[in-house]
Formats: sequence, C-alpha cells, structure tokens
Amino acid sequence: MRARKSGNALHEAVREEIARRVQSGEFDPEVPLPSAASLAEEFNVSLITTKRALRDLQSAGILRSVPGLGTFVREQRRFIRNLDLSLTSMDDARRLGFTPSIQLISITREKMKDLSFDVLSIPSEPMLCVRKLVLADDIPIMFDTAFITKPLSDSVVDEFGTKFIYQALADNDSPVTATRLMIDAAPASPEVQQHFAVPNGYPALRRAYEFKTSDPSLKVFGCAESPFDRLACTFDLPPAD
Amino acid sequence: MRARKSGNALHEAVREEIARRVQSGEFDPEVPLPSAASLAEEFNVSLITTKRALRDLQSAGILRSVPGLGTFVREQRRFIRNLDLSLTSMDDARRLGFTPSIQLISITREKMKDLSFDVLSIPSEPMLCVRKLVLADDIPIMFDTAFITKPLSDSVVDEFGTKFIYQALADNDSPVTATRLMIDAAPASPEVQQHFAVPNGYPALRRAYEFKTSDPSLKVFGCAESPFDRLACTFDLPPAD
DNA sequence: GAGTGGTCTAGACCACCCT
DNA sequence: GGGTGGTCTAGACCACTCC
Repeated sequence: MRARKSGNALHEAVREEIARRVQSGEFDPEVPLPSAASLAEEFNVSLITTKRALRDLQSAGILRSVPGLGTFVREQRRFIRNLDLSLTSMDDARRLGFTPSIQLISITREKMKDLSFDVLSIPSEPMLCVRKLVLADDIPIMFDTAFITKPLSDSVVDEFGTKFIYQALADNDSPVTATRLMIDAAPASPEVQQHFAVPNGYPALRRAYEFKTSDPSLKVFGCAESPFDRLACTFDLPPAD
Repeated sequence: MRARKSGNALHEAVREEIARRVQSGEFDPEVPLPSAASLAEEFNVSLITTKRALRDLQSAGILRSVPGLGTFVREQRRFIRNLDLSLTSMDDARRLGFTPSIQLISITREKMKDLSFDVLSIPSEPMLCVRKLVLADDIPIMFDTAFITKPLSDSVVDEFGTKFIYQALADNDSPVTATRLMIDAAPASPEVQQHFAVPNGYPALRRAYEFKTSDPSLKVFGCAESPFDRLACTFDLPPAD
C-alpha cells in the first residue's frame, strides 16, 4: 500500500483497494472479510485508518459490519417500482414476481412534521398516523409514514396497516382520485436507520405523497423512505408538447 | 455534555447537540462555528470525537468545512423540478423564476459505464459523451452525463453543451418521441463530489434516462446527478385504473 | 477466552487561510 | 505566526459472538 491512489488520503487508498476487491468478487458474502486488524497489517497502516475506510464503505452500502461477527459484503438486491402505480395491491406485486408483506409499526395520533415540502399543503392539526414497513420476499424495502385527515373506524384503520393504502381506500368506497408526488434523496431518518440497520447519513430515496379521494375531507399525506440500495423508481414519459 | 442522548455514543450526543443549535438558527451562515477545539473543550470530550461529529454533520448536508477557514452552516436552497419535463429549455426555466446556465465540462468518446440499470438497454460500443454542469441562479444543481448513439456534426455537438438536450434535439429535426426514466438515490459519484464540494458518501438524487427520437438510430442515454439538498422532483398522477 | 467491530483518548503533523 | 480543519498514529476499553 502507501500508494495513495486517487486523492491523497491514506484511508481513501485503503478504501478503494478494499472496494476493488469487493467489486472483483473476491469475497464470499457469507464469509466475513479479513478483520480490520489483519487488513491494517497487510496495508501497513494503523488500525484506526483501516476502520475509517471500512466505515466509509458501510456508508456507501458496500459493506455491512456486525459487532462480534465481522464485516461482510452487502448483497445487492434492488427492487424497481414503476411510478405509474400499477403496484397498488398485494396481487399486483405478486404478479410482478415477488411476495410482498406489510409489518405494522405503530398507529398514533400526532402532528405531521414539517419536511419543508412546500410542495404539499400539509395540515397543521394532529392526524391519524400509520407507520409500517413494507417487505418484498421478506426483505424490507420501504418505511412508510401515512397521515389520514379524517377520523376512521377502527376496522378501517386496521386495514391501513395490512394493505397498500390505495387498496384500503378503494375497498372503503373512497378511491384515490389524484396523487401528488415529490421525490428526493435524503440521509436516512432515525426510523430507517433502525429498521434497515444502516448507518447515519446513509442515502435514502424518499417519496412524499398526497392522495386525494372521492371524499373531499379524506386525504392521505405520507412519506415512503427506502435505503438507496433497496428501491428505484422508473417512469415512461410521452413526448413533450 | 456527557448526556449521551439518543443512542449511546459520545460523538452522537455531540453531533445532535450541534445539530440542535444549527436548527435553532444560533449560527450565522457567514460566520464560522466555534472551532472544533473549543467545542471539544465546551463539551468536555476529546478533539477527535468533536471532529467525528462535525464530519458526520457534513455528510448529512448540515455543515460545510473549509480547511483553513472554519466550519459553516450549509445554506439550504433547493430547486424543485417537475418531472413532466415542461422544463426543457432555457426559456422554460426563466419562466419558472430562475436563471439557468450550463457549464460544459468535457466532450469525449467513450463506453458508457454499466450502472447496473438493467432498466435501460445501454449499448456497449463507445459513444459520444457530453458532460456538463447545470446551474440555477449561478448555483450548480445537477451534473449531467449524456451519451449519444449517433455521430453528429461538430456544430450539433456544441449545441449539446450549451442547451438542454431536449431543445438541442428539437432544434436539429430529431425531437424526442419517448423518454424512459429511472430515479434512484446513490452516494455522490467522484465527479459530483468534485463539482459540488460534497464529501464521500453524500446522498445524491440520480435520474438515468433514455431518449428516443424521430430518428431510430439516434438515442440519448444519460444520467443526471444532484446532491440531495439541491434538487427534488415532483409529479402529478391521474387516478389509477 | 479469543476474536470481532465500535468507541474514545492524547498527541502529532500537514496544508490552508488570514493578518 | 497563529488559527483552522484534515489526517494519521498508538493504545485502550467495551459489547458482542462464537467455541
């Protein structure tokens, strides 16, 4: 080592050499990488420099460290979701070749945090709030926080925790009539960090949404977050003009 | 200090206390924060722990450090781009209230890197490659890499470097007839790190695209990347079904 | 008990910017 | 020259997992 490849920093050179080995398929995802101590010895750098490189590779979604076990190559399996929203029910998902499931996290009543989305006109009063984790083939792919503007019966609320929102609304005679979406990237929220076991600052894809329904007093606001390596969105556009 | 608020780590407690002060508007964006050394003294932690907290806040887009000058609050000014692609020319941009400009970075001939986007059918042979930086009100907001499948005259190539691609194609009798988009998040690429002065691992919003034109042999593939705090996309959807 | 990653420390050197 | 952030080092302790 001591090559100082790209920039100038030692930890960058170490990081890139490890990244190169990962990309070349040198490591079995089931088997831990050589320990930080042995890598430090091999590269002839201090332990803490190697740890710095390994930590940055975690932030980049390339590695995954488990205390007491070791550091592993992070397996990539990303789901592509089409924004035309054909995927609105469990059946749609299964038709696309994976088995979805929903894990209800909490149902509360609270105010929606201002996400500085001037794009959506978010009410300031407390609303019903449903948080859930959506999994595909038992792999968590998105964390969803939804706020409902209108009080609903318990049985309907339960449906929000077990179905996609589109489906739950349609099943209760209030189909979605319009959708406003805002897509951005953001560092993983504390909830995402927890549920996906990703470090602070991990890039996440965020979709903030507003559903209007046939009932003018019933709207749904929400935000779906996914670690960048778990979900991407596609969209086809007609010609401009 | 020594509170160990959220998780357990000291650097997290320091990070969150500094973040709290930033959010509360305690610091003038023009004036550097107290130095890492003085913060370490105030919090009664080691210098390196404070530096760790400051570095993580940089990765989160909250702070910005300039060697020799100090650490500053990162000013937030984000542009919202509507995915309906109404923004396809300089005029459109001006109509939306900002002054766009384009800075040509390079024109080369090279193979397109495989971005593991199975979504787009990317040719494997070398293509014309145009890299440019798009600015809004003199603030860089996106880094664009475009690959053109067909050899073009020099004058047309020059237009790609100074106009939005939609406009350049329309002006040369090959209007875009269909667009395929893939949106995801990703850690900032080396080019983005360089042009936007963001650290390794900084979350970025990425739009990979494929333009088809009226000329079947002329397609444009590309990827536009923006640091997460610079750009977001909105979209309105009609009712499903 | 041995190995792992995560954290914290003190101390040092460098490049950079300002006066 | 004196301040700043960035990097690198050696050494230590902890919680965790596995045997």
